[in-house]
Amino acid sequence: MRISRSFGKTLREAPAEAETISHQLLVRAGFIQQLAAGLYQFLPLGWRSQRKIAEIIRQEMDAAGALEVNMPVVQPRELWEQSGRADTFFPPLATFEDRRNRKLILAPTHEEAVTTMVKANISSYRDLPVNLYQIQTKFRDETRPRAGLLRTREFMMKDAYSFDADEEALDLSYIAMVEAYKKIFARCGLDVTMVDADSGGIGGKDSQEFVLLAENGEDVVLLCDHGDYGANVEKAEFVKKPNPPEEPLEIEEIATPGVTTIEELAESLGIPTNKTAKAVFYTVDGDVVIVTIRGDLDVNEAKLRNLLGGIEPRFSTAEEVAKSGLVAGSASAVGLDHIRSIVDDSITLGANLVAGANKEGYHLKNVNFPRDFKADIVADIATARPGDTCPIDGGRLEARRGIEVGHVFKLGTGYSESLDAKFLDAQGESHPIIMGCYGIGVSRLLGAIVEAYHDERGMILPKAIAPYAVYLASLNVDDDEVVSKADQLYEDLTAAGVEVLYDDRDEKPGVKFNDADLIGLPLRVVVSRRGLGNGEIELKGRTEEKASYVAVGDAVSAIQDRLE
RNA sequence: CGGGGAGUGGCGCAGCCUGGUAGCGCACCUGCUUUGGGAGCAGGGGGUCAUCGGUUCAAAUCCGGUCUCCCCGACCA
Repeated sequence: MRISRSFGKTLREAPAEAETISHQLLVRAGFIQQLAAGLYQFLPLGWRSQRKIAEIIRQEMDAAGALEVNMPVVQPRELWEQSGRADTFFPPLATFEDRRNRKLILAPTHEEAVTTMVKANISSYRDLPVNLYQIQTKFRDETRPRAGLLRTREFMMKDAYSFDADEEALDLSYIAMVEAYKKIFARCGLDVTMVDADSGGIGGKDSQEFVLLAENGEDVVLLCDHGDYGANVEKAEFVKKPNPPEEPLEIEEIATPGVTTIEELAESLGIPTNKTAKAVFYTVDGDVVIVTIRGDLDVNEAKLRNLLGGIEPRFSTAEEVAKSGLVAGSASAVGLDHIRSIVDDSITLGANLVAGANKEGYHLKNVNFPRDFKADIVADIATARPGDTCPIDGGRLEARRGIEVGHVFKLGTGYSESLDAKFLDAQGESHPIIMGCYGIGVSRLLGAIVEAYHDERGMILPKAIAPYAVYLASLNVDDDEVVSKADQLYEDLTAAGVEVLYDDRDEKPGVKFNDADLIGLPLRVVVSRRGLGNGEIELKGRTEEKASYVAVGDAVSAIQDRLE
């Protein structure tokens, strides 16, 4: 493509609203343009890059045995009422009415639609397994779209759904997708980290996330420094350090006027925080629940939610706390038999803790579990932190920020049950189909790539997803020889199947070099009067400091070699 | 939804405090010169100053409402 005939131009300065580096660079390079908050238009360069990503995904999904389909973005709201998600999905479904006053929604995801598609076409175990995918627009009315393509309201997603007859088959489908994802990201030229993930309110036993590590990422992941464990902070497990063993002592009330936090308590008594028990109140389905955890740890709400069967807990309000007879700042589960109690297993790793006395200004020494209070559930509900011990090999966990570019999880039978998608097994018995789902944020991926791969001059695009492979610049367009040689090279490269963005504008060299760096194609090729004087063409990789030179006659093959 | 910031040619900004009919840089058009890291000179085109209302002889500027965008938080495939 000749730049003189293309559409979209580069900007010296980014719009003031673009703060994230990928957002700035994508706008400045003329890849995308904002239409409204969280809504972007793709210009030719950006769309070309997007299509390349989609094509890689398509090839690998096909190779993994998945079949491409297409489902509507506009769907009857009724379908979502059947699955039970019409009112619970967050962010709320974008709903509107058609001319016959039927309620329609813009689909934020496609489990309902695909399950309906499968239901009509699958009736026997002989029809399974099946894996269907699409590359499709989604709409989610996000509370706060941000950071350019990293969190938009309308976005492009590849979503795949597997359907199996039993758990073992689901495991195979899942593994096939994980392997396909690894290939996809590798082919895109990306170093993507796979971590254990929270499966969310949907449930299901396994879930993993594919994260591109980047400073601006929204996700926090914990990685073992030995490289054998990684997990989203919502999911991460760790080895809790036990307190030194002690004989349980008699419980004892002590006055602690004005002390309401764990830090104050530990300081005033001269003890470490792991010798205290922290009580936190959550409201779940309208009831207050008391959660007890060792003072040196924090509650992980995602783990708590999973423990509660997917119900989202929230901090109780001051009124709710007071109404339950709890004393904020001096509370504990001791003596509170009427309130549901959840205990983190860290409480079992020490004796003689200091806990609230449920009386303002007083705490209790030598509190021991289960001697002094009950638990309805004991489980791991603690948040892992950097420096904690890896659950696999005792290594040290380190925190990194990243951008979630893919997510796979085992759904189970939730949708096939609510939407009645069943199959008959060999014995003629009916079962709900077992599902998995597998997403890749296609438009987000472009933003994530730029976020992770850029320098002060512009983007550094991996070859596989760059809109063109070569930035060909002619430097002295008043020189007929330069123009004819550059034109010829452009023709020859194009004929040889090399994708070339040809900067044939009448611009100063500096303008062309700067645009080349900004757009960040892998290889820059320069035809100039000076070079031709030596019978040479100049080649420079985007990340190379110095250019190299090849004879004019060898240019095409040399460029092809460089792109290998 | 809570907190903060901002809306002035395509982009970046000044002007607002102290009202007097809009300016700078980039980009764009014409001409000449220039040509290896965002050229120079000369001439030129383009703005309902987000919007609605109020105050005033007069509003980009003062007052009020509304809308939009960005950031932090909450939330989040």
